[in-house]
Amino acid sequence: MITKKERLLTAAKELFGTYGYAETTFKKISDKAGVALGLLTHHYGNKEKLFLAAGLDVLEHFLVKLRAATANASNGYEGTQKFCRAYLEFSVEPGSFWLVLVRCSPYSDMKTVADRDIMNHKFEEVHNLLASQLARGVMDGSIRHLDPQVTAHVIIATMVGANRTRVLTPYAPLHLYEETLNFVARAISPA
Amino acid sequence: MITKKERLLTAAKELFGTYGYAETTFKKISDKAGVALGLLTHHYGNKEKLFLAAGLDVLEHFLVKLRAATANASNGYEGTQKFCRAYLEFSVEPGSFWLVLVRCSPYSDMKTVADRDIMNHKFEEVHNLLASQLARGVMDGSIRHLDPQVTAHVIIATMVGANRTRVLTPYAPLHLYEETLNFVARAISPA
Amino acid sequence: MITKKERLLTAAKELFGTYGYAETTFKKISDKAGVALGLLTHHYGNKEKLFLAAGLDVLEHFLVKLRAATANASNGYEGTQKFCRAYLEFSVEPGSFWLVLVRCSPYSDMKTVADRDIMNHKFEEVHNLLASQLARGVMDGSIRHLDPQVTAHVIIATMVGANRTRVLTPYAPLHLYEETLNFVARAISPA
Amino acid sequence: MITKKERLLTAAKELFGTYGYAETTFKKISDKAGVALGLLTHHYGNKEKLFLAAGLDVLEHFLVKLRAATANASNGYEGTQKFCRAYLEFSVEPGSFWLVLVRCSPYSDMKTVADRDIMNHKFEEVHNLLASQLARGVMDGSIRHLDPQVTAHVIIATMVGANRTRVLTPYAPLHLYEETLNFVARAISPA
DNA sequence: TATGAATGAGATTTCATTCAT
DNA sequence: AATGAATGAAATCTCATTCAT
Repeated sequence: MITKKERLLTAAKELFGTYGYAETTFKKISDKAGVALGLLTHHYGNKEKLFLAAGLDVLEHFLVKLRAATANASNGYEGTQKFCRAYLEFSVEPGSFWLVLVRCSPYSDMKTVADRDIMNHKFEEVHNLLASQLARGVMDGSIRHLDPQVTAHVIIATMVGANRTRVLTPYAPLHLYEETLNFVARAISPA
Repeated sequence: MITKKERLLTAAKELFGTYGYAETTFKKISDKAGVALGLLTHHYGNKEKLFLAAGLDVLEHFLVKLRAATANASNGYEGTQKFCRAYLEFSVEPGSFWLVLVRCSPYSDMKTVADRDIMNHKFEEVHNLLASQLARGVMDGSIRHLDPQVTAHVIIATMVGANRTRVLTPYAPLHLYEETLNFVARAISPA
Repeated sequence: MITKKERLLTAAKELFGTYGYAETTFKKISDKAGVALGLLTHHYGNKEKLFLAAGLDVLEHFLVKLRAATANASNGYEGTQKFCRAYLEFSVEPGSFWLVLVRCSPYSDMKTVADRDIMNHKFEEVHNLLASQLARGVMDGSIRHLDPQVTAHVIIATMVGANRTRVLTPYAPLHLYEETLNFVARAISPA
Repeated sequence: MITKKERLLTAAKELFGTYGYAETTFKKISDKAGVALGLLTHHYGNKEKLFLAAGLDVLEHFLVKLRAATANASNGYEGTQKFCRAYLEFSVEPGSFWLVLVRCSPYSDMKTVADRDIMNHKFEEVHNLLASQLARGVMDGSIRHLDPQVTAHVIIATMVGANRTRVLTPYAPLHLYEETLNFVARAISPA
């Protein structure tokens, strides 16, 4: 049996993703969820906390996917590639509610939300997952010599940008994601 | 003599950049500009149009800088590098009001603004500028064989991401921009 | 116990009737009703809808009165006379809030209101009530031979005009209503 | 050569007639007239005065028509009929800007306008014109014995109502005006 | 846990009117 | 006479949040 609290979160993910934070109101969420308006603050405290809960929920699933993708890589290079592929795939996966995370992530240009710390902290796991694959690759020789920490930031930056090009702008070319993966591959391949 | 219309635009650029769209109110803008409240709609129609005007104004200056940077490059590779360097430099230049553009650009996660078309269209110039340098590099052999259009998107995606990491997140590493330039250099260098 | 929603409607009827649509503000209504400002949109959506609700409420009472007046007429002529008398009486009845209906009716010169259809439709009942008495009178010989539909419009037009002369202009003569009834009587009496 | 002052009045008559007082703004008027905004207050003082000027202008033409129509009637009955016919004809005459007068007349449900006195006073001429024909008819025997003053009010009321049915409501029957004239004829014909 | 009426501060927008040029 | 930028009060409407039931 699906609880009303869960119904609220699902509705919130749909609406925050589709319409953004400002254009999503308590009324719209409770209407879509088919529950009373008051349950929102009752269960989630306030709008920002609900937004964060929605974002974290998506991030959780995102991390599960990233961990699974990198788990059985045979070397650092492959792990990095799998990480990137999983990142981009998740962003276009139906039902992943990716846009919520886009709007809630540390890379979002929204100002309103106060409690970014939790999100920032949790997002570091994404970074660490990639950085460890890079470090491994440098060690096992499948990746050229480079700073895993900074490079992880650069690669994630590329993911962030490619993803935004695809899901936010109207002019993403057809094979953007594939070329992005090739681009990263060339940049980290041994000299 | 500086007109009140210009004073409004300057105030808007400061405030939209600092506080974002939602948290910037008519009152704050007119107060900062030292101008009557009603002048905003008198000159700019409504809040969105002023936001767009502010964004376009920054974009205009951005394009001037990018054009200047790529103008005297001796080959495509150098042009590409100069483009990327100028992009990142402009984003941290004091007085460039870069954040307005971040929030108003096609890569922004804001939903409110209706008239994105104008911005999208103007932003294509940024893309074309880079794409032409890439095409040139492929021709003159300073860049490996690749699709200039798609690669331009990938590189700009990297710029977008690196820039967002720097100006929006709290965890940008010290040499992020330099490493980003190196990253791009490796990815486009001849095999 | 009288609800706040009802208090709002009552205040609205008083104020719309006295000051007209434009000069009646949310603040005046909520102040008079002793209720929070936001309750207006909460319960009625917007100002126009409240105006319409106020008008329909008066129309409802008006129809009750007209139906009662025509119910036990012994012939069509008498029914018509009773209809006209009830019409004019209601318009000067204390507490009938007649002016709201004057301003909201299809005969009003106001432009703002969008949802006139509902009002128009409901107002047809007034017309039908009179038309059926006229038809009856033609049949039973108490009224001269004439087209009940068109004549109903002419008689109601006379009511509308006489009423406006009385409640809107400063120069209504003392026995206007009585003479109006006589006027109508002469015009429909058998040749 | 048509002056800017006249251009303003014409634009005002069009807009007040079409959109009503509240929805007609200085900007719309000056735009339509193709003159500067400031000329409006310069020439007409304020919005109400312009509205009144527009209304009086239409009333002036209306009176000319009514006077001409009643001038050469051979008896009171004919004068009355011609008066009514001219009234109704003027209301549907293209270019008469009748709707302005509807909205500005003493029978209007608008509240805003303060300076009704002038309009009221001028409108009495309409009433007197009819009353004198009625008095004449009673004298010459072409009209039954009745009070010319009160009856003039009743007949004008009928004109007002029939006219509003035609130009404001959506359900005026085809031959409303003709039947209205017959209705009045029957009501005043000698017993 | 569940409901939705109630609150009121605050936001955007409108617009008649003024006034310097 | 002519212009249109400038003003700011006031209006409508939104909406997160509270709270009695």
